[in-house]
Amino acid sequence: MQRDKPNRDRAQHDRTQREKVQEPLARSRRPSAIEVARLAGVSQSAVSRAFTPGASISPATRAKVMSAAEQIGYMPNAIARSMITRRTNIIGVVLGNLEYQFYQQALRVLSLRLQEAGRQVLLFTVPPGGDLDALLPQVLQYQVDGVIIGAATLSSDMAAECERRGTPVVLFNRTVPGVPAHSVTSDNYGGARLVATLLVRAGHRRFGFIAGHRDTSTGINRERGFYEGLAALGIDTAAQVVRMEANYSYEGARQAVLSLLAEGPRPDAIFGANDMMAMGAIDAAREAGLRVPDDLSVIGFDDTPQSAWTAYALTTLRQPIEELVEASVDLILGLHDQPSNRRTIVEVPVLFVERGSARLPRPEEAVAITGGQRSDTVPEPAAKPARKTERRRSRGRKVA
Amino acid sequence: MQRDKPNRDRAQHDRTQREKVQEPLARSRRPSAIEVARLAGVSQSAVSRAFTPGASISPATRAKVMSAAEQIGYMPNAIARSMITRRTNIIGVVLGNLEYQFYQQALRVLSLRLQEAGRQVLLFTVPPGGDLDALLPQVLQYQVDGVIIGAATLSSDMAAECERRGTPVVLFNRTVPGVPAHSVTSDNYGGARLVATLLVRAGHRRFGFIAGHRDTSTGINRERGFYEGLAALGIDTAAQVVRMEANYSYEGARQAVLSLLAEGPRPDAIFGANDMMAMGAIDAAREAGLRVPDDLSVIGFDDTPQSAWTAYALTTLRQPIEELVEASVDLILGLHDQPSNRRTIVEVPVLFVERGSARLPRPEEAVAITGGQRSDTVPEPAAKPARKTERRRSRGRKVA
DNA sequence: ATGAAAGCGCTAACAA
DNA sequence: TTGTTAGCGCTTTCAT
Repeated sequence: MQRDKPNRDRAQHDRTQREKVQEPLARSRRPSAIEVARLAGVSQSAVSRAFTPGASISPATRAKVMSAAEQIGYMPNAIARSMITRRTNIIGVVLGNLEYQFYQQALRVLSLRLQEAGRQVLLFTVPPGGDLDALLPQVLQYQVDGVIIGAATLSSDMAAECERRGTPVVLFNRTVPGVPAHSVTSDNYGGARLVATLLVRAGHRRFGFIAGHRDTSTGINRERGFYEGLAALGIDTAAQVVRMEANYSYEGARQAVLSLLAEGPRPDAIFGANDMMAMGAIDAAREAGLRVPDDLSVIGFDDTPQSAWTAYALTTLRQPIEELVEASVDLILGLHDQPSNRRTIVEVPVLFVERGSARLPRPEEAVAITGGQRSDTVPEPAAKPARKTERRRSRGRKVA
Repeated sequence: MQRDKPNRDRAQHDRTQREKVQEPLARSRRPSAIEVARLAGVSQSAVSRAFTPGASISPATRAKVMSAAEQIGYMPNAIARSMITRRTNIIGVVLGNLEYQFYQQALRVLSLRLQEAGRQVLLFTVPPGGDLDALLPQVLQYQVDGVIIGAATLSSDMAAECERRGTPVVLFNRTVPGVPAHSVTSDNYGGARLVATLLVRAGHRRFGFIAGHRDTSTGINRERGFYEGLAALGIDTAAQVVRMEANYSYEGARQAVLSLLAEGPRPDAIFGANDMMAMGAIDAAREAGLRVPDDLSVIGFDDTPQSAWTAYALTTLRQPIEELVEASVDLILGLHDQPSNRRTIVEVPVLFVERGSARLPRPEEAVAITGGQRSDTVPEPAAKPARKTERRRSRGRKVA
């Protein structure tokens, strides 16, 4: 392309190359406001005003502009606009774990809600084994108006960097102590503790707990809640609880429970730190010839769509995705009434969903245990065939 | 804000509002290249060059710039850069149906691959009952370098509009006749036809087919493939096939099959247009007291993670998500070797995954049916406990 | 190898 | 209400 050849040769050359080389996606110029202005016989700022909702412009002028715009297919350039308004209307969403149902659902709702609020989602995925801190500069380069992070731990350095640049950060479904960022979680501790209480009251005495990772705040709190709930009712957790770890996966949990059942004296209840692991536990139990819940109670956490399927009818704690998302969006858009320099922590209660996979105390008794809070007004997600007799909310709180 | 008040009042008013009203997220100015230049004692263009890989700049200058940049936390503004380079490196990804496993997985892989290619994903979700054509102008305003569409039907008007603006479009997992856009699908027709062949050869004579929507190219081709495959082997599809429709949902399929089994003479095989519906069929069959596959064979389409779970062990056709995504990304980045003004259609073969939910012909016979193509070299997805004895590829083709 | 200058397409402040 | 003007932060000629 550098050489100066006769014109005919050059043309020939270009046409040949075009077939193979990756080129800057040859684009026919997009019309600009100036061209519209010329065609409509107005100034370029008039064009800008025509496309700005509250702007001071006469209907006549706006009409002229709009018709000219339509004629040549003009559409304002959101990128150029953002340069001067200093808002891109883009929210960065950073997720790892996109293979987990919970985050997939969360992303779906997040995208919907942010779009409703007139914002766009710039999606980043932390690759397996990848580093969040390495990704964040990329998202900042795109001048996002805020970042919602639902991925592995954020270093406080990186959070401080965002802070300094004035980009608000919301941690979704996790808390990181000492990091200057807002945070939205569900009441993992309270929910898990409720499970412990209900299981003990129903007469279970030997427990299995399937942990995910040790290093997620979510997992840690569920584990603490469960163990502390058991201990509070006199269970010797060292002797009566077997801890397994399964990386939040169905297959890991299935294998773990399979060997647990093959070995020692079997537990009469298993609590999985998420639904996928609980379902793995159910399948393992059945493969081992046990009936659920007659021989073994199984409870999960999340309430993914599959847990309602009749093959499992999983009793579980529902993470209120809609509420988590709503809180996150409000926070990131600055719609909260906290002074913006304060760190806000929102904790949303979870909902106990009783289906068929666990023996539980009689309803009256259970209600007494949980303080009598019932919430039958909470709407059910669409498809939910399994019987479901009772729901209770964990306490859930909202801290400033 | 329109009224002209004395200055003091205005100021007062503004300060009060700031606490409650959504405001432009007060941001401490982000450092610009000019500031770096001043600090480093070089010109602003030098700063630009320092951050441009192949640029002509001395190591000494670059070092000075870098250290100054680090000092004040400078990071190039990708938005501003894109104004002049005319590439945002952003790919718009438009999806509906984000409640379906298949699209969730697809999005996960898409995001990963595009990031690897140095691109960002701007995600758009078509809201339930929403309109794709209404969404597309939004994505174009952000000057995306290309759009990958895995949502409802695209009007040819809208596609032409993209074409005119020089924004390449790839239809993901769908084809729309007469629309000037690239398209990537799996061999839905061939896969479904293979299912029909195998079921008939194994002796099944009464069939159920669970369709999703009537208006997706994917669904249409699966239905055509299945019916034509049956007809080709002498099945009277009018008399021996019951068609149900379940909107691709577990619960819809479960209900449909439940009433099917309650009513007439029962089928001996059911083919679901996706896995979720097939799993709904399995649960319905079991609720009705039937054994799968002894009393009823069930086959699905997609190979979602759940189909490997032992409770279902679903025999199904795997959509090769990785390949679909790879083809889409290549196309959208212009890495294909077709002339860019030609419409490219890629069709990827699907893989028959035999688990335990269907009675099938003996392997030798089956191989004969499918032309003997085996592909045991194809890697398995991570967790796949269920037995699985045989795999065959649909024919799959690649058309220019 | 470097700096000066000209914009990319737009909004916002200012005059008229 | 309208047009004129000055940038937003950057890349890219064009001189030097």
